[in-house]
Amino acid sequence: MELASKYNPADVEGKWYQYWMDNKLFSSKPDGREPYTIVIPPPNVTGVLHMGHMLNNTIQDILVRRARMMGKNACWVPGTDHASIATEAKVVNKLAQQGIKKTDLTREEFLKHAWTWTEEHGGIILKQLRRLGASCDWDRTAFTMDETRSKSVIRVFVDLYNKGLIYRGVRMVNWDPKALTALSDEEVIYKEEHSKLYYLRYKVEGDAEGRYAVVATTRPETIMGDTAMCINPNDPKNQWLKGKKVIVPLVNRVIPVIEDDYVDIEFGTGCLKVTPAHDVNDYVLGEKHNLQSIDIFNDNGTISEAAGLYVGMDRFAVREQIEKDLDAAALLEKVEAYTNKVGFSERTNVPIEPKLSMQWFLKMQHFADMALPPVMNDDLKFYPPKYKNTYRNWLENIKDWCISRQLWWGHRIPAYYLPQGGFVVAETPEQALELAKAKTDNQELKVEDLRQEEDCLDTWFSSWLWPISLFNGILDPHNKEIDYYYPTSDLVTGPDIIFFWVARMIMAGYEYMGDMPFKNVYFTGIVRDKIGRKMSKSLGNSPDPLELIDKYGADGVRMGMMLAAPAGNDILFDEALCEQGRNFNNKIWNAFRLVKGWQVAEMEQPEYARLATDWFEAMLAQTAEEVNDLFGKYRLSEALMMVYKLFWDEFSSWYLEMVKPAYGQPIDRTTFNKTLGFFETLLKLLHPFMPFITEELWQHIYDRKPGESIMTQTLGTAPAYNKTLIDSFEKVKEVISGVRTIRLQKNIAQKEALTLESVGESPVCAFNAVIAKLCNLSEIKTVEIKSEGAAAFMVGTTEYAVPLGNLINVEEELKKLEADLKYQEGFLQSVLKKLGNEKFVSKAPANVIEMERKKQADAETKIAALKESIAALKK
RNA sequence: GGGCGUUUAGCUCAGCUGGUUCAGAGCAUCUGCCUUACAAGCAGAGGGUCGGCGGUUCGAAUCCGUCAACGCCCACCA
Repeated sequence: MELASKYNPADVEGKWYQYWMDNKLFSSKPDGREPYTIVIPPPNVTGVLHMGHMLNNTIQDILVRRARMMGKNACWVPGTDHASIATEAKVVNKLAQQGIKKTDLTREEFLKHAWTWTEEHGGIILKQLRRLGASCDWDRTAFTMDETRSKSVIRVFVDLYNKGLIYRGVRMVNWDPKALTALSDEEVIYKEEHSKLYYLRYKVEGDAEGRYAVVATTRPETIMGDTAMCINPNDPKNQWLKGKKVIVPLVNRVIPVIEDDYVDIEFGTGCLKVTPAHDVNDYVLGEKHNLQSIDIFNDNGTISEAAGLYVGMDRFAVREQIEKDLDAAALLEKVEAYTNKVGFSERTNVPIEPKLSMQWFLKMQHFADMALPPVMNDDLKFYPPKYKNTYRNWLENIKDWCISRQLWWGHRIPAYYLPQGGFVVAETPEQALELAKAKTDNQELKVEDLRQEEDCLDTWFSSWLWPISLFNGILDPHNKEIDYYYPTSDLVTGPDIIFFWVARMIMAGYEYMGDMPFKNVYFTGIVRDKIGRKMSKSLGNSPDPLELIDKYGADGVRMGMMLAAPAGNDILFDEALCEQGRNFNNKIWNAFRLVKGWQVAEMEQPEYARLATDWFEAMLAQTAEEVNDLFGKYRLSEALMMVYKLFWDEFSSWYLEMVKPAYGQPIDRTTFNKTLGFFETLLKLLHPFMPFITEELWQHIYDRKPGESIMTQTLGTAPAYNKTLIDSFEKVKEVISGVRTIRLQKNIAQKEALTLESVGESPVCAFNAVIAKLCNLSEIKTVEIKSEGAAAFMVGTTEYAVPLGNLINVEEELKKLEADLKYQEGFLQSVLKKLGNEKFVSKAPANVIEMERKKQADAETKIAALKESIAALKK
């Protein structure tokens, strides 16, 4: 077989993915093996693969493939999320382009459009994941709005309602004026804004002197909703306002002055305008002081009829206009620059509006109480653990969850209103009717008389069931699948959804399964560009993952991501890392070309090859053990680097060079077979990181049966190995490097054979065969005194020399030796000083002192040797 | 305002219970090489007073205090 000198991923990746699929190698069914389960964080059904997904899914695939090779029954369940707000917004936009307004459609018509859109774009992202090599069990692909998942959501809602944990009520909620829905607190992102602080004059009613109170506000457009002014009763400067009434500027409504310690005396003028309908704190004050509430906004953020002024204008246009009007009416005292925090909608990025409305809530304290302990005591582990703090902080300050959304795309709340008021909650209209009949004592009621709630549920109200609902554990508890796969093993996700998703899954897990949903959570970082900026469409700094795969191969890109991805740290992505990955692919490819090109002969194994194979066997075992350890700690980047160095440095640069036969010569069968074995083990170690190239080469090493794959091979535990051998070889390498350096410095070609002398017996003389081969030495001998005109170097305390005859530059050599001598003498001084310190000798542990003594002896030996060499040169 | 984290080579990061596996890795850089697997390569080399200051200790990148810079999370000061 002829192999090109460069590896071309495009030739093999598609082929092997198809092969894996055709042979159902990703498929998992419950059996006697230990399960290893991951549920995918479901991407938005209409989304497109971005770098964040690449990182996240690469990690999951590595973990899944690794677990599979460790003999576990690995099951990675894929799926998509209906992403209520995001998808509805996309559909609304698309319809708008066709000139269709959502308000002109019925709910059913709109949903038809939404489903069409979902079917067209849905699942694109899952197809893209296949390019990456994701080994998901595709037969299990789920959708948060498919039948099983939808029924699960509804059943849970009804159950929680019946348990008294869900309630409906009028509350101040976060209103998104663009998406036209309420949001949960978690969906509001506070950003610092440079705004203005307006000082408004509120004239005091009936004041003969025409005095006025000044109120500082950032939102002058809300004065139409003012129903009181509030001062702190202990504020000396505002005592005169007690019991007075003031007149709202422009509006000319008379409102009372109320007193409450909530008001900060130090802030502004100490006077606060109270707008109960449009501010959370004002709402509380309003409740307390029994104030009227005037809602001056329409749902879309324009001014409502109730305001009386500026009706129909947008809230921000009014802010500008009212500033002018107040100024013109001499009611604006001054305007200051001011920085404050403004809440924005996570999805639509418009400023949210606090709004009083009727919504559905889930009581959270009960869930928080269950979800906190297992994480804090590490039954359920977070990697990195610093997120435990974040988690605890949220749970300890938990607030009720607003779960209703004024959207159509989602799970419709199964509450049914009765004609005469009140409602019932049931899984189906039929069951609702039964309840309604019982509740009203009216047997004449019909299904058509019931009106189902228009609102649907927050997307996360379905996501939080994901690890359970994927195995149908809600509708069919204790079925074979859920009992086998639950709790799942690892969750891989971003810390940005720790509250939205991770915490709530833990809650649902304990509520419905009585157990944690996963044993470990691996938090990835955010993918940034190489100068640390977040990747975003507007910056144009986000590469297209599929183009990257085209360019570097999936294995190259996977490796590029992993080289830069320590757990929890943000990753600074640089295409150069993919290049490094691609280069590594090529390295593996070429090593394979070399090995496969060898002619095998029945001959005795040479000494050097025997030494090399023994050493590499130990090396392989040692690395496998270390990699196991790193996987246990989820230090995947380090595990990859470990294998990378093993393959490139130890295997390619050292081992292959050691056993490589001379040009045109055959290799002995023993060495050849061992080398193939090593290669196969290396491929297995690499496979979780780079699935495609490893499969391609694994298939070529030996003849394989149809359907066989490296994917399902076992790695097993690392065998015992000879550590002393590895240590000795490190010295051997140093000797070889020493000779190479001399060749380089003296410009001696590799072809020219040299002699090596060791002054005294070399501690690694057992490996002379290897040294001789790699350095092209005609002889290695032990001498008492090295030859005249030899270039020398030291390894440990042994001196080695290469006789060069007249090639040596005495002056240069002396300079080098003297510099070395100076260093060694300085070093010896510092050691002696330490040993001369009585406190050190009396307090330091014996082994530390022993080490210092050894250092002293070694340094003295070296100094003696150096002095001798110098003396010899000076002769 | 509260909490958490980070700061080690030009870049990205390891460095556990203080002590030759303590100053490391990869990449980048520099110098030689088109040596018959690989120039997407081979062989070598240089580079850091471990953010600042103080303390504990025989001994500190590592423990304590403090300051600084950066980052993240949470919080209703208009």
